[in-house]
Amino acid sequence: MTRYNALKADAHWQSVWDERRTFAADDHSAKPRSYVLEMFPYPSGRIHMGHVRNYTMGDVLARYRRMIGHEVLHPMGWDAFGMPAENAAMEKGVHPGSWTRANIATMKAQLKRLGFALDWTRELATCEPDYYGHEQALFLDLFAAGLVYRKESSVNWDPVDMTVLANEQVIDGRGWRSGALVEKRKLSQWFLRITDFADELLDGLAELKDWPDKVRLMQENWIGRSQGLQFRFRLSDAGEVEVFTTRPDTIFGASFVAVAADHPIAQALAARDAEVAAFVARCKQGGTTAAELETQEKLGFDTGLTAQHPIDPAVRLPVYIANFVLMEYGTGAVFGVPAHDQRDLDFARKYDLPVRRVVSDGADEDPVFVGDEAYTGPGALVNSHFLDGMDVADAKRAIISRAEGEGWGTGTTVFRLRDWGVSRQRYWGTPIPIIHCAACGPVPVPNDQLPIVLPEDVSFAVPGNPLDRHPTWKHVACPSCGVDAVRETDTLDTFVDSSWYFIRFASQPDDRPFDRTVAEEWLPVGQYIGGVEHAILHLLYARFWTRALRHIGKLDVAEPFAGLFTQGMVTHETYKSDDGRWLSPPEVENGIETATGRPVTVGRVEKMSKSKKNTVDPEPIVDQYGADAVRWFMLSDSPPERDLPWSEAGIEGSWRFVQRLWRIVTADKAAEGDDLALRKLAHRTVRDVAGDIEGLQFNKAVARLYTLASAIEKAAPSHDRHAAAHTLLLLVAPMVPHVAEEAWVAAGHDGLIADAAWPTVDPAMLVDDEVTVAVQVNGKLRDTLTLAKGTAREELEAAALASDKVVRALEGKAPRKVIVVPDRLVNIVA
RNA sequence: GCGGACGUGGCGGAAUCGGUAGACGCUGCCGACUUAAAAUCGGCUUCCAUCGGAGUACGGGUUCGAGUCCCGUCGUCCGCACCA
Repeated sequence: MTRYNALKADAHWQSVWDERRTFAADDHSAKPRSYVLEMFPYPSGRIHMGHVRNYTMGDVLARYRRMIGHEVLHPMGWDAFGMPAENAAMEKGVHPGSWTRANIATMKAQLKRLGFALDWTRELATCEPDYYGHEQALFLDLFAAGLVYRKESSVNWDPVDMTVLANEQVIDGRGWRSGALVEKRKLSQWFLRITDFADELLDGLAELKDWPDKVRLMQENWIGRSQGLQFRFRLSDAGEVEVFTTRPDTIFGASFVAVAADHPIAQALAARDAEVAAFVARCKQGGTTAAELETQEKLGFDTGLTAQHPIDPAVRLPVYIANFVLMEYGTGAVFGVPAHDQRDLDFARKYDLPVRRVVSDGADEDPVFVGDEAYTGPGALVNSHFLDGMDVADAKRAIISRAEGEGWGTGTTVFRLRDWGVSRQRYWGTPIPIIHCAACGPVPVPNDQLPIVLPEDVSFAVPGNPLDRHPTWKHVACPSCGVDAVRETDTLDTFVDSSWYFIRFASQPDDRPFDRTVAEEWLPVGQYIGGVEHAILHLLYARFWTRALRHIGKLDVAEPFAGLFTQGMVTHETYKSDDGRWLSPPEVENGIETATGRPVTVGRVEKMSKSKKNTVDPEPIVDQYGADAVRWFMLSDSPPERDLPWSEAGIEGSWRFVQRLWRIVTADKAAEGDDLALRKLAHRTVRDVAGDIEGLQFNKAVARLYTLASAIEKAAPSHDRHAAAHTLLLLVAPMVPHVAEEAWVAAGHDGLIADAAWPTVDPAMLVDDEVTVAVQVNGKLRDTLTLAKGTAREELEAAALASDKVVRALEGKAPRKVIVVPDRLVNIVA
């Protein structure tokens, strides 16, 4: 028996699949369609284990779907714009484009070595003009439809690097690279009107049945719809202040009005009064981290202004500037009802404001509210004029209709979701196709001038945006009036690139972003697989972009991803030397640091990360064990949504199984005779593994395949054994495709196993004629009986009572009651 | 603080409907083959123990029967966060 040579077989079959274009999807196929997609990678340099796990899962599903006769679209590409390329440019002096393209070449070769069934004919990279040019066209379509606008917005500005920083690049208020104190700067930036779609994005979640509940909930909270009343208070200085509340029913319990420190009213007062200015400045101090906010004291500053109650003009509420009111949410101003809101109560107690009960818990109707715990539960309105006696919901409706009738307020829905700011003051991104003209304002670049290509001759040696500094690139004539004008030098957020790549995969004509008819044949993506870290932003933006395209009549698809699966991470033990250095796995052997011979502290199993040195590079592992062993390991043991702990022993176990498969299938010979039990097991396994793969429960499929493999090994030669070995080979083919192809040939088959059909199940083989029945006495298992399936209740009961073990357990007591579940169990209660 | 998920052997985990807990894999141990080793094959591997008993984080409950359902407690992880 020859040992299976994985490396040789890997290379051979990969080139065969390539040459035959086995996995290229046919747009004109009459077969049922399956669009299987994993989140495309950022070309950071090398493939990591997380990629391997992600793409292996999608690959098994894609290959399985092909075997059951689907036309499968399973493409791959590169999310190739982004800051790491610019960082590399600054650190190593390489051009971001060269760096990115070299990484793509490396990673593509690495992916190929894993034998993924990908349609490489549709490969795309977002950093190439033949992708981002079409993105510019789509951006202009949205612009024409009024879904793009420009407004002032503040950014984190690094005054040394002269660059805008993302929030995660600001560490303790300083730029991560320069260490300079970061300033807030107002810049005019482009926004997409995602908030116009807030309602449909929220309501659409309900239809996404094949999404994890967790992700739907996260998006729901992120969109954050609140319904309430927006209304105006008249101020004592003749001005007005507009507030939003979700509890308009409690309006008669109001005892103060509070505005944010950057609210226009506060700003106006601060401009005149140094004391106010000092307070406003104080509000802006302090961090915005969770812990800081939680412990931060509620501070208020009494402006001396008063607000007139909209219904009872005799009531005048003091107006405070308060540090807990956010300008970004609602109207930047609130009214405080201390009896029924905890934060308002804390504030009222601190500044000695009245606390008036307006909702009764049923026990207490006294207008004077005592205690330090606000009542937020249900009840009847009290001390509230015409609202008295109503429940909370009725009172809300009554007050909103009165406000609308009298013209001082309106029922409103407020969202937490903000419009999507897409401007980035960066080089390595999609240029925003707009020209700024002094006379005409912002003018879209005419479609026939697209793509607006990034200039290649840029330098990162000097700080600032290279596009802005470039001597000629931005200077152009206004397309509208012809006078000298300048290009927009901001580029698009890379989340825009990933908001439509799945559409471009489905259809990629040269002259437009996609062909509507072809794209609609494939979309939506049937199964999308990726990390949970994209649960909100990427998935929400892609949903928005798709709906926006539908809105402007470009594509009739509401939701881009019908099914979503978020896979767990690949983890590894961590190791520390006795002097506290992190050690990488190869530096450690049997708990000893090989270099020093000293013992090592084994830490917790954690996500693979460079900082903790617990990463395992897939490439040498593939070199050593072959692609199939790595793929098999990725599917084994851990449920795919949970973390997978990488282990040396585990990969060796997988390698052994690949070898064992090879032996089982190649040593198997045609023979005579039946083995009904094995035949039944094989059919059951076909059915169950199919279900497991469809449900992405690969760990269960793996366990079943081990069981079938062991049963075949133990069985005596027979016709059924021969058939079972053949079945086993087909079942493992989506998971370990290289050894499967090799064994397919060795068994004398023509063609590729990749093109073979999934085995059919004979329903007759799924029924058992014998069953094992559990026999319990008082709920405790005492015996098991093997009986014909469908044995009558009376017979079951009699057989159970006749069991020696039951008789012993009864200790002479008479059964009081006997529960019989046919074909399952008998429970004797004594 | 709010919201959510989870808690099963030495480890990863299985048990789809309330019906035989621990499938399958890893580790470990014993044995076969071998001059020897590797590879491979066979057996054992929840705990305590003599019969037998206990056991799915802990404490209660419902039920003939609970890993699974309900209530409470503890713990771990994730998301959001002064949201009006």
